[in-house]
Amino acid sequence: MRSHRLSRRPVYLQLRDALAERIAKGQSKPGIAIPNESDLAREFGVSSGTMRKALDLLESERLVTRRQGRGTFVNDQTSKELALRFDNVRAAGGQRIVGKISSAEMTEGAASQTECRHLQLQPRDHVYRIRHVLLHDDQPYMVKEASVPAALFPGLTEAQSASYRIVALAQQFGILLGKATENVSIEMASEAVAKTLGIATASAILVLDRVIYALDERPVEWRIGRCHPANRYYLAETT
Amino acid sequence: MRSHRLSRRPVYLQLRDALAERIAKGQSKPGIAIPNESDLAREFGVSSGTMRKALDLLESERLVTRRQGRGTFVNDQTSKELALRFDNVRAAGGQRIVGKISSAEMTEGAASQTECRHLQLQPRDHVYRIRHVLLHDDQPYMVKEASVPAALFPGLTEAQSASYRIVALAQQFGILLGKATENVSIEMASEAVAKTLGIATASAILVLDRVIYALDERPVEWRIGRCHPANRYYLAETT
DNA sequence: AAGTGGTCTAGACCACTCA
DNA sequence: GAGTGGTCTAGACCACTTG
Repeated sequence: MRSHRLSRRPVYLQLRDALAERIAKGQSKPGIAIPNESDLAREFGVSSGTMRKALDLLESERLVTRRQGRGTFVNDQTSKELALRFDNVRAAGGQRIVGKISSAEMTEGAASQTECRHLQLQPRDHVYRIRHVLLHDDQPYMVKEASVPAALFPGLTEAQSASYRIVALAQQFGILLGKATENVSIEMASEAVAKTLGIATASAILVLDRVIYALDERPVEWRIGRCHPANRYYLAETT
Repeated sequence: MRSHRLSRRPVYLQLRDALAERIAKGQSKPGIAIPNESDLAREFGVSSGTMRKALDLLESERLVTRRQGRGTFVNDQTSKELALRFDNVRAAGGQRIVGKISSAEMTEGAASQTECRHLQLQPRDHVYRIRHVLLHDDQPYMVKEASVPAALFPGLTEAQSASYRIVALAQQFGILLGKATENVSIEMASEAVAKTLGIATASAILVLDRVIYALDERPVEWRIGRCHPANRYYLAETT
């Protein structure tokens, strides 16, 4: 069984894929323990050392959490800890800013040239676009325009997008999120943005241009956030 | 032997420490291969699996590179690839900016309050301060003020600091660098900074406030870079 | 062909959690 | 005390690089 060396992909990577697929498909549910190492090893016909290597990989990818004496649990990607992982703007005190959505609108359309570039799409592919204004302490602090490939979120509805949180949507649609790259630059606020943020036109604002990728490297979301920088900063970690 | 379970620290971590110390002390030199897995395992009296775990750790910490069929080599931390790892400002085209030093001055003194906070020092501890202007395409692009704990760089000379590169100094003084955190914010250029960068006073500039830590979590360098943002952006990666 | 790291096995024992 | 993950062993065999 198990492809008898026909595929050269190491067994522990195949095991990772199989377990990741269970999680993506919702067969293993957030917060619930999966079978222990030796049971899984027996189920897949491998040694426990190999299964452990696969589970370690899953943990490094934030899909599961292992706790000695307890078990291995599927992570809830919408938990505070994991959901805010891509939001790196901090208030002056250092605490993360959690923006509340004050308005949202969704449209669908063919991908623009920049969307094709950022999301690795063809011009004929469709995207959903969500535009948001985020509040912090009841003040508008970010104007956000996000695009996602329509193919990844089939049947995404206006209702879902109104409370748009990419981590929640990804979990719902069985997409496992990996890393993100973010370009931080300075821009002069356009009239429209300045008005929304309640600042003077041509004020310097922070522009956060981000692409989130799935674990399999497919781009999942491109968003540009325009953010009034007063008492705020972007926190990056280089490892 | 080897502390007979008196210490609870797992063996593979102790092995990592021992090998890391050899590298820090210069007993294992950059570019040179270290003994193979089974020789090392024999030398330390452990199984090869345990030694492999230690070597994998060293590789994840960027201290060595392993290549199948070749061997395990100590990394040169001043190589282009590793040295620029903490420099995240990019030109509009996406390429890394390598700044040339146009002027440098070094002073020594007791740590200020902010230096104590960033570098986890006591008020009586000393720091070396290096002030730089960096050029890109022969234009001044960053004013940089760096502070390092004097205790980590005993006898640092003016001559060494003139070509200040933290990765080179760290390797020279046996300090293994780990991660860095960087705060990116917007500031209005002071008169002095504006003059140096050749821009108008009160122009919006990027402020890059960064602390680099050693692998053992000790802060090694705090620096503030003030950078004219025209055609430049900060690139962050979130994993 | 010899030598290296990479994968995999089939266990043993330890440390931790919880009923 | 039963069950979990964490550490460790002593190998075997595979894949890759180099003389």
